[in-house]
Amino acid sequence: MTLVDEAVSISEAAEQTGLSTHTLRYYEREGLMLGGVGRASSTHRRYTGLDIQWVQFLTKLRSTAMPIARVREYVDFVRQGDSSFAARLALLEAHRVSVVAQLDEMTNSLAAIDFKIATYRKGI
Amino acid sequence: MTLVDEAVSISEAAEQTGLSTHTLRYYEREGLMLGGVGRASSTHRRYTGLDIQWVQFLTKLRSTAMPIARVREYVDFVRQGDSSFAARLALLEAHRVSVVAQLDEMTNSLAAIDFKIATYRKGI
DNA sequence: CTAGAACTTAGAGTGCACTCGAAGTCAAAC
DNA sequence: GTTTGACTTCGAGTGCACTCTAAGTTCTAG
Repeated sequence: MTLVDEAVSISEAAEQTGLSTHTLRYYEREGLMLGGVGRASSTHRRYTGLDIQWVQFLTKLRSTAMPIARVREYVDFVRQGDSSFAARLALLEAHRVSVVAQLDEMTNSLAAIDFKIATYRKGI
Repeated sequence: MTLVDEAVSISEAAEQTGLSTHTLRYYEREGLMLGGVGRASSTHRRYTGLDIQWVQFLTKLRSTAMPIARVREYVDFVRQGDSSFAARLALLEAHRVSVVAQLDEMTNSLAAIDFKIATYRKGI
């Protein structure tokens, strides 16, 4: 069993990433896959371990509210090769700032919700 | 200057809450205001301090991804009066669980982003 | 009293990220 | 070799939360 053989079908990729097959195809259509997903002796998609890893990282970007368009920018940088290291770093660092701000806002909101919960607990 | 006089126009309410006047009207239309916003000697809205406070809490619920429909449920409970304390508490506690999960996921994603940033920093 | 800004409503439009449907193709099991 | 279920593409549809438009009304400053 070679590494190539380990590439999996779209349904298995869906299972491994927690996304639907619809979403995986949508991401590919939107140009979010790094190198283009391979096809097995046919038209059917085969996701390699690297593809899966990328989708998992992409999911982390999405779960921190990076818009699809920004992800695509990042992907475009990756495709440009090593010359885009600085650009990729800058993009991720800018996003990091936004994530920290979101964490801050959410923590702040959680405190307000907890305060309200506490008042209800006292009131019962 | 009485408390009633301190009720403010929609544009001032927008400024104080960080929402647009459009959004404030939309929230009212969707039944998200606790008691119905008062009108000043006319058709024009007047937001009281309590209205503003509620909008600020509502904004915290929204910023933690509570859907509009869930906020409306909460509002309906408030309108039902004291008998709904337990229901409100349950709703907020359930939401709290989701907020903590979101914080957890986001923290997790931040770590992955930081790891990637670190690899870029090393690579330059 | 009047001009202009701010307000009103109802309904339509927008943007994002999926999500689904239809019609056809392919592959693994028997 | 045929059946059955997974796969393909492309385009349309959905859901959510705003966001805007249009046409008309009201407040406020001068």
